[in-house]
Amino acid sequence: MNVTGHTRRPASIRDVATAAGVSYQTVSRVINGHPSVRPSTRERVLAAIDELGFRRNATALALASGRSRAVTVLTANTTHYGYASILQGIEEAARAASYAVGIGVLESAEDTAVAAEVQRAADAGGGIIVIAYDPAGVRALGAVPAGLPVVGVVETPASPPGGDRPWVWADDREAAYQATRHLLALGHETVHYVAIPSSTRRTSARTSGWRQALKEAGAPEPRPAQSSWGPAGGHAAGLELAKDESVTAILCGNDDLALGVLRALHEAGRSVPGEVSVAGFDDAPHSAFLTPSLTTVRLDFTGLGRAAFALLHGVLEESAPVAPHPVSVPELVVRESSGPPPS
Amino acid sequence: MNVTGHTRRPASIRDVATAAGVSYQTVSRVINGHPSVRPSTRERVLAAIDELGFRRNATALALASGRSRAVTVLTANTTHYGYASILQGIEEAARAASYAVGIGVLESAEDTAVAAEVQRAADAGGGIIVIAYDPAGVRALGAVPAGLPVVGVVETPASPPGGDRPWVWADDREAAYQATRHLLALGHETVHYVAIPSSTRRTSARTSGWRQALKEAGAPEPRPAQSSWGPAGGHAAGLELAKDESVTAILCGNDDLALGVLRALHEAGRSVPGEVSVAGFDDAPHSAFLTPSLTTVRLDFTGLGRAAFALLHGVLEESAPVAPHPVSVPELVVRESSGPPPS
DNA sequence: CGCATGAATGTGACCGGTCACACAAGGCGC
DNA sequence: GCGCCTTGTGTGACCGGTCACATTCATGCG
Repeated sequence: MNVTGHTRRPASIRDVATAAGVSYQTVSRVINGHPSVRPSTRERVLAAIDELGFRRNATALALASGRSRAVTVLTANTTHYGYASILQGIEEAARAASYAVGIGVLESAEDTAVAAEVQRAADAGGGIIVIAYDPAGVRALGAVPAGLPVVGVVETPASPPGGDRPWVWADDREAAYQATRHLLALGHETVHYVAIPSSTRRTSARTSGWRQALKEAGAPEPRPAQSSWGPAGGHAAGLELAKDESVTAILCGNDDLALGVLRALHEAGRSVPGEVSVAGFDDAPHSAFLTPSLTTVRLDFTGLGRAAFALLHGVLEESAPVAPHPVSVPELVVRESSGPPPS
Repeated sequence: MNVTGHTRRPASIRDVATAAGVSYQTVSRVINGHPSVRPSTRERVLAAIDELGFRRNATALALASGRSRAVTVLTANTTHYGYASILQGIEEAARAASYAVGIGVLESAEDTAVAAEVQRAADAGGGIIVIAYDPAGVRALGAVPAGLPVVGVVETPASPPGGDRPWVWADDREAAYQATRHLLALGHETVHYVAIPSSTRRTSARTSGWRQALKEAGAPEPRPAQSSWGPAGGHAAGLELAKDESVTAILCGNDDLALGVLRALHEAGRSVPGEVSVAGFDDAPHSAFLTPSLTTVRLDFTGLGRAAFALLHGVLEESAPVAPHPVSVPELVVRESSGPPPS
């Protein structure tokens, strides 16, 4: 252990080499586990490393070797539950693999701003993971220069993506399908949908899962209400829907939206689930404790983050385990906010 | 612009130098804005930079200069609203200053695990910001080796900290004081408190603000209920408190806790705010949309994050603006969950 | 008019690692 | 006993920047 408290320049491999009476290259061999080093030599070097408190300089390593053992996560937001959970999953897997995790927030979806952020991420050196659930993220994913190692966390693709696109996703189309079927099975004539902003111009995966379930059941398909990400958007959409007496079931693009809808229905004097059933999406931690508690579909965001990192890891390193996506399937969680329609 | 699509090795300053017909040092001068470069020369260099699509290699810069323009944020969690908002504030300020933001999650509060994370952060090179609201964070803050540039985001210190400790905080003691006074002013005999895990063995700042308000009002001081961070903890604490008929006002250490308490009171058949008033802490985005909507104290977490970065920036660079903490004061937000006690 | 001064530019070393290769010593086959 | 391969170790160049210093040339001043 280094007991000389002085904050001097940290020891380099040459310092260690001098202390151990070998060349710097031998030290390099020891710290990299190279086989042809005599055990006694290795011993001396390890002792010197310990004594000097040597730690390999990550910057120099990155410069010399080209490998930087770092990931930068690009995301439009860090506070939304889903995004934050994905980030946490990525960090967890990265930590296990001794990778550093950087973060870049896409504050605006404007092209030049997005391009600047992508550049910054590229400058950082390592791999890039883009959370592409929203326009900013999708744009960022598209703006990453070819050749850079990048993985996208995306919505369920409309069709199984060609080739081996470096994408991961939770099956949110299936999740929307399940939730919609649940509501229909309760006897509702149809299910209205309050949508999160779609990531592309085309229909989002969640929307299409909902649509598919309606179609299969022969239920009429109301126009989805385009909303925002937060409860305020859900509240606004909910006030609109509350005016329509025929609305008895509402599926929301996420739990925050559902919260806003619940509040709007409450303000409009419509009881849940007595008059209107509501279901959310994501199973955020607070959803179980709302009154009424929220029926929702649990998505494994943390696992999704881990899968994203694993995929990137495989791209960056030959030796990395190339596991298939171990993202668990969505799970419908039925709580108090859904029930049969009023008779 | 670089239009040759080939993904070859990016241009270095020597490539630019050759293209512009100058030495690499001159290129270095141009990109660093050194004054003594002839305008015509500067022009040629800039043209070459543009043509080759040159970008300064951050890794090499860090290695050669020692300055890495990077911050690592150590936090116990990325999904809780307060933590995530602080992170977002840090990132925002860091981005404005062209700093990279890294993140390390303190998954366990165990000493060796914390020490390992701190080491990783130190290895990253730049400054460190520790979110020290919980035992893991506090331990991490203490484990940072002397001499490293570090800023702690802490609870309000018990006494104005000696010297110029590199700490920032929102005035959460004042916030708790305000919330408690609000409840007392409504006529409640006393206010019960459901506490977040205290960051130290001693009493947390929020607890002491609450206690101070009670003392000033001459109200009896019930034993605070020690809880966790999430709604589940609040729920458990709330079920206990609901058994006690004399409880008419409950202050919660954060909004998630308050949510759990609201649910517990609902389950116990006690109306809010008719029989019991509840107040939270933080003003999370969903709190305004709960039913009943939650009275809470808004804390400027984003500003706190920005302040933390500004302070660190000042430590790392002479030239950085050394602004005083611009963290806004806590603001009481009165909503539906608080009212006069039952008569 | 000569020399000190400063602007504009170039050269070599260095940051702390890795990589490619050279080289010495020991074991083995022929 | 000679050559050859293997094992263990050292040397020099390099990654892409910065820094300290040297050099050149024009200018100002005594």
